[in-house]
Amino acid sequence: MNPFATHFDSLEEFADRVSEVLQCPITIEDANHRLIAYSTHEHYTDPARTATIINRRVPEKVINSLWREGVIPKLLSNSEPIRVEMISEVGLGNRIAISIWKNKEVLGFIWAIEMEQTWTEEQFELLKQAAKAAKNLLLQLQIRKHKKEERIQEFFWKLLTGHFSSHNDIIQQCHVLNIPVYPFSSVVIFHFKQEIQPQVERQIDYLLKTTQQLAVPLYTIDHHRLTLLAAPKSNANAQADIKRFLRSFIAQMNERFRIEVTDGAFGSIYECYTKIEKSYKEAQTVLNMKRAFSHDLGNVQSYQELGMYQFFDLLLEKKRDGDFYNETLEKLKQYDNRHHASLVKTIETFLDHDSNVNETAKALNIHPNTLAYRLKRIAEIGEIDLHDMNQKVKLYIDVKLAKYEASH
Amino acid sequence: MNPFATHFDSLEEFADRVSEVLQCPITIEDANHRLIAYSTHEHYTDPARTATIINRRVPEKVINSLWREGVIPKLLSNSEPIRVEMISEVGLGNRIAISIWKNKEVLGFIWAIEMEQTWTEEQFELLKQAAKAAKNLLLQLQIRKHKKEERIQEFFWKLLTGHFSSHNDIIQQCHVLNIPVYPFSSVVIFHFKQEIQPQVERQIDYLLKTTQQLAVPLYTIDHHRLTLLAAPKSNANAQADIKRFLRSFIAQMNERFRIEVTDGAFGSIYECYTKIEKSYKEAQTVLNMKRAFSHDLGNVQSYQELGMYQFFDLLLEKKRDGDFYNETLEKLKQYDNRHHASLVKTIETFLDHDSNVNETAKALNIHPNTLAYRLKRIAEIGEIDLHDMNQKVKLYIDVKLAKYEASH
DNA sequence: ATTAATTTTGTGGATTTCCACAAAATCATG
DNA sequence: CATGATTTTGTGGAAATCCACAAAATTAAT
Repeated sequence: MNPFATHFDSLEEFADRVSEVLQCPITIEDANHRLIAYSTHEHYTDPARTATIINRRVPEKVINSLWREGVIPKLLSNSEPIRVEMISEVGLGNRIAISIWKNKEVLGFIWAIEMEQTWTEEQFELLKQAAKAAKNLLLQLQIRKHKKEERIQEFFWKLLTGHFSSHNDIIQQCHVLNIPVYPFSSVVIFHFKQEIQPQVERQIDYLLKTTQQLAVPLYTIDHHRLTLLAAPKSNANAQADIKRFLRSFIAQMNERFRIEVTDGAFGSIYECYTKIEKSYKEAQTVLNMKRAFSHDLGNVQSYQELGMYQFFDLLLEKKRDGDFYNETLEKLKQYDNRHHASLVKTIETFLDHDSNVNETAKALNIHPNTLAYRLKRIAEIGEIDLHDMNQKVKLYIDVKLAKYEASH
Repeated sequence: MNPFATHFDSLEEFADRVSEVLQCPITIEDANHRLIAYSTHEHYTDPARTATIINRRVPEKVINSLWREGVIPKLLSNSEPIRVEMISEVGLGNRIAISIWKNKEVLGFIWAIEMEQTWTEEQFELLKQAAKAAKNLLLQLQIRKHKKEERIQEFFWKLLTGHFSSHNDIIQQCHVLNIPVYPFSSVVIFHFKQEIQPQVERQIDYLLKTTQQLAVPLYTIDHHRLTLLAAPKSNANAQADIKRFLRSFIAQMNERFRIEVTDGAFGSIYECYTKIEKSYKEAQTVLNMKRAFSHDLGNVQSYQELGMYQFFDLLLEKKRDGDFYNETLEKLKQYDNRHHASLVKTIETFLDHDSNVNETAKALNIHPNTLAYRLKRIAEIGEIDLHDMNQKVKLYIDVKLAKYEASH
């Protein structure tokens, strides 16, 4: 009765059997669109399938199209086979697809290419049986993977916390754990609005496994945070690549799964794996600073872009020791208190806007001349020369530092 | 024969005796123009003398006049009495003055006011005898002072190196050593071109004791450096007061004694005596930074004015750890090397001149449009927004820091 | 040596900034 | 609440900055 009720030695054998029964090419993917097995009978194959087999994963643009078309959401919501119309822009022919379920979780997909004739009810029924049969085969894979996962997680945390001191040791360890090694990497942290629940983890895993903007050899989740190692393809536009990845990850989490990612940040890009710890700390610094200076650092994602805020932790420490007290700032604060004025706010905004009078006036909703007058007063009261870069830098840092101190 | 060849219980008694013999008011000062004794017979007294007695020191403007008139140089060069013409601007009447010598050192001065009749040869002779007699009396004072000096020196070094942790302990110690206590103080360091020789020490002592711009309760000399505690009169213009003192000290050392003081600097002004250590470190930092950034910090004397350079030591340390590597700066350096251009110099000068195109162009001897072009290139190559204060600050600091690192 | 790319300098005009002055509004204080 | 001091806003013109374009000079690379 059921043509798949026998033992299969491998998934490949299974794929071939399904292909034989249904008389069409078959591809089996895991939940992250990685290729698990494919049939090898001689049949017509569309370009999307060829690419998938060569790369051992579904090309990202194909995945994106399938999301846009609503195919994947449908597959994730029920276990019925569906017909997928050709999407010629990405080389996808007419297909039939079905998801493979274990309890309420999707383990993977079976794709069949629809040949000349449209499918009969019987064929659909057979495919459903195949999906059921695939479940057990896939489960074994899952379990194997799961055990390995834990060791990998531990390894990643060791990397993040600077447990290893030799690059070569790390590389060797990667080989043992079968973690791919890349020449450049940077630590990325995403902060989620809600604590990350197990079902969200699957969606994160999905996005990370499917993205092709960069490789994500390692990631870990705890509480609100997703921390991952990102390996950009080239060194040339590495920064830009990671930035793009951040943007699209946040957008996709939101669009596809309605999961809000509050913030994302990444550290410098290093070649040596021992620097992962540093990159991790940098990424954390970026997040901390963004929290303290959301207004100033709204568009900042990388440690490089943090600019002077890079050394705020360090400076705050010294400031706490009572070092660099700023006479100018104190005088301005004093004046503000005594006359409930807002010279500090004024100078801060002025410096925020690169000493541009008009922009600053607009930002403060005051007449440019008013600003000019205030600046004259600031120069007098604070005994500062507003055309002296050194003095301005010191004041700017001290103003921001005072805010930072207040927020800590 | 010699009317002074008896024992005197005190210098006051001596002064009265001289006054009696010469029939005129007598004032005795030490080498630093501090009042040591004065006669109390009823005689006419000029305003300068009154002021001297009230303040227990010769008013600074009087000292300055006497220097300008060449009186004091003459007194310091030989032991003959000289006639000093009236200087009415400073309330000085006609005087006769003589210096008191021990070996080749001047211990002090005797001043006599010339009454109606001009002095006879005999009177001059008597004054010379008085000066000789004063020597022994003054010597006792010197010796007493000298022993105390050593303990005071040690105490000062303890203050500078943070040996005490309680303000009250320090104050008490000051009382024991008879060191006056002031509400505000700051550590000042002068760097001399030549190593400071013993005879120069006397001249330093002289200047410090006679200055009235501020009090100098403690000072110490080693090698090229004079380190002192400066107590400004009021808190209001304390900074300005100390700055004026620095300027005039350096000028006077040069004008009066032809001694070159290369540099002077001072730390923050603190109320608590335990902060003297900090002020000392700050003053040292100022000197160090001025050496490294002579071009940028030519006019800087105080820690406050150091601005962002205040935290360069700290930053350099971190930089050495490989933290904050600046992508922009590296790219510009790279470009400079590859094309022997001078983008780094250009941006540095630009920022030095507060982002003013015209000034910068002038400083670099290039056409303003050339500068504009270079800035456009810098923005492109360094991927920096030259209207973003944060980025500019970071770059500015990194440029200067790179220089600092190179110089260390 | 030639060519292409890059850099420097020049010109003119639109725009913005800077300043001085004055009037109006607001604030502080007795 | 009256008064003077301080702050805000308005106006107009001189000065500067910015920008686009083009020519000249320099440099790099074949």
